[in-house]
Amino acid sequence: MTKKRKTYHHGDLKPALIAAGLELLEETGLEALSLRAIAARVGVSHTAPKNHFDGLRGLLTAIAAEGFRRHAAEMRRGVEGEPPGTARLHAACDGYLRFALAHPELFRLMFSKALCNHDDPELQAASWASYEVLRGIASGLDWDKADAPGAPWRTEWMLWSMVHGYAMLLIEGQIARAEDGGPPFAASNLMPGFGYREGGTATDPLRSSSDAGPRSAPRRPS
Amino acid sequence: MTKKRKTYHHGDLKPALIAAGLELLEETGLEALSLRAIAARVGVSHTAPKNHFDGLRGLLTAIAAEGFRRHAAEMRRGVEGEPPGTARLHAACDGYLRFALAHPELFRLMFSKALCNHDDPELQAASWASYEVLRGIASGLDWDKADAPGAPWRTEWMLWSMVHGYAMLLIEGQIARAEDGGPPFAASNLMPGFGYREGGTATDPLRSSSDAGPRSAPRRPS
DNA sequence: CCTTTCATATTTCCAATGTAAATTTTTCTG
DNA sequence: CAGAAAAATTTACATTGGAAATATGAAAGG
Repeated sequence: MTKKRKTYHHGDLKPALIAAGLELLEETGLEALSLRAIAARVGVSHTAPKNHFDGLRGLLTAIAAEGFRRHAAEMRRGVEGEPPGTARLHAACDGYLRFALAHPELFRLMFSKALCNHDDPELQAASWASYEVLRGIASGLDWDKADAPGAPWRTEWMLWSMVHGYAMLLIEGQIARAEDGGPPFAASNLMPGFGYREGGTATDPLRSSSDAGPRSAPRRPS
Repeated sequence: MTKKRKTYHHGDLKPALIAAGLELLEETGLEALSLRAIAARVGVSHTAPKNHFDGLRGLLTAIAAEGFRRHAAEMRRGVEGEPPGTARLHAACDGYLRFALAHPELFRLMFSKALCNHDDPELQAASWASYEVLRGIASGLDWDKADAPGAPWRTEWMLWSMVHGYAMLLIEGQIARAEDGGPPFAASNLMPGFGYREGGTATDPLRSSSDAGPRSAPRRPS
């Protein structure tokens, strides 16, 4: 029983604003995503969002949270059909990359501390759920030397850094894309020779979200 | 014989604006870096920069170019004292990271396609010179399988992606920093076990800038 | 059915920003 | 010294996000 009320003044304005923002993001880009433009698309005044979000920053934060949900879904979709092991590693990374290249403006927003509020609980939850997919994949990688300090964080962050950096450099035009708009090397091809240690199996990324959060080395600052 | 003219109307306004922008960037951050604020710090009207730069975007582009020069210098400084091989790899990556964490706002500006003009020749030159340092380091890495397709680009981009992604995730607060503000793992520690192949020596990164640019696989889109 | 109450949305206003046009001031050139 | 060119200012304008006061419509209570 959520507080959903239909046929109010203007219907459910809150989700309507998020949807309009996502559409405008694809059409006009991040820089043109103004509070007034989003409100105008829904058909309300530019101060109407004030009742549902904490200013423009609050609205952008909600949009980013939805972005992280879709981002995680894109990775899971690729992972689902693959058997555990290297195939899933590649599928998850390719999904990470596919989402970033298909929705570059949304992707930039999601990872911009300047534009959205990382302290927002909803954004944190969505962001963490997305990270959990990669997290499950990383466990069992043969780069995960148990004797190296900082495991398993080091391995997770190394994998994450590589695929995230590759996505960012492609989006920002630092690395040229292929003719079809895709990456010049698939994520699965970017790191040949990197797989899982013999006999090791990765944690099922589709179940790993039930794990507890980080302990000694929190992903985010306190 | 550059066109430098001293004691003009207000001295050399062009470099003064760049310097003021760099200062404001450190003090107030990227979002507060307005054309009017920079002009006010120099003591001129907010339309004065128009004579030297193509609007705010042009000024930000010039600031980013200076950022890339300092970025390259920071990496070279670390590399200089180290013998060729793994030590230089680590030194270059640590320099990359050190600059990003010390000047996060400038670093974000440098890699933002939305804020600066990547087609500007000066920015391109500075950006490429910075890339050349990593480029020299990457050649000879043992991940550089000669039989893998796309060499040497694949190897360079893999190294670049990892260190750049790590820097970005740290700057944006996705990965928590250590107590001293530094990374939880040094770049040299993030990737243990990755070194140069036996007997192989890396190209001297301090000389590699004399190499020609890319041919078949350009770094930037055409 | 009517009135009160409150969340919702609008209207109006304001400060800040980037840009353009016209004007003034300074420097260079012949 | 005079005209031309460069540099900087003044003025004006369209947009933006936000604040404050006001209006609107739905829910609740009599």
